[in-house]
Amino acid sequence: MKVATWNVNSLRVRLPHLIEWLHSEQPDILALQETKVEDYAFPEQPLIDAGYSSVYRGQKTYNGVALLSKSSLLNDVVSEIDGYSDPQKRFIAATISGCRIVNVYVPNGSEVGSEKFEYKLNWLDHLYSWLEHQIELYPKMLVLGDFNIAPQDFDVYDPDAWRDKVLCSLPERNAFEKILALGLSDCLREFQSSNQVFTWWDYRMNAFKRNRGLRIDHILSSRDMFNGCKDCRVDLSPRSLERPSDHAPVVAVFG
DNA sequence: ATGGTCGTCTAACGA
Repeated sequence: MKVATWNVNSLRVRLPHLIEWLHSEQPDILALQETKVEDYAFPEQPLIDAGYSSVYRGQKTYNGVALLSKSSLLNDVVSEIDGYSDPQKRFIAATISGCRIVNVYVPNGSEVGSEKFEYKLNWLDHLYSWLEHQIELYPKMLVLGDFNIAPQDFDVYDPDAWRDKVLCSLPERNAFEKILALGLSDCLREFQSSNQVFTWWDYRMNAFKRNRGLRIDHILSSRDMFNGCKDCRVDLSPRSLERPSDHAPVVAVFG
């Protein structure tokens, strides 16, 4: 089973890239973030034509998440973290082939100390509490998406320049570590432990060409799943296309 | 150098 996550930064703009990538990569499951499309306008038919069924929760202009599945059914879909009503569409979970798949688009946080930063930490707190319960119900679980957190200095092209900045600050890293401590493995880190790999590069200053990136998109796996994890990598190819997303897809293969 | 580029809409805002 091949599982992937990709922040596409507008599904409308990126649909040709996505369809092309689905054809070449053939993931069984794909988690999308920043679809930026309301549910009535979600491009369900082109994805069906590409061989994928989907569930999605979107809004105008901002955010929006979706889960795509090849052949297998998406069951027990939830789009809210229990007990936390968030008007922003950043969360969708479903059970696919007996595995609980949790797709998250964690708030960016804007700037350390800002109101948006507090919202981010609060959001992560609610996610943690929900996962704590959920992992007991579903031993086979993946939590994947755009976490907007670079867990360690090694995940940043210039750690000193980013020290204590948003995406890299201690409160964010602590929140990430706390989630890992539920018994989740950071698949990309485990399989690329000696390679510095990034998943996001700012559009500005030729950051991609100069590989000035951060590793902020993650696939976290419960122990039961991780035992069967065969590989995890970043696919840089879509980031090199014309009008790319600022994020590259992360792909994990499970036995 | 405190900017820069996208996507949303067509003025700023968010990332």
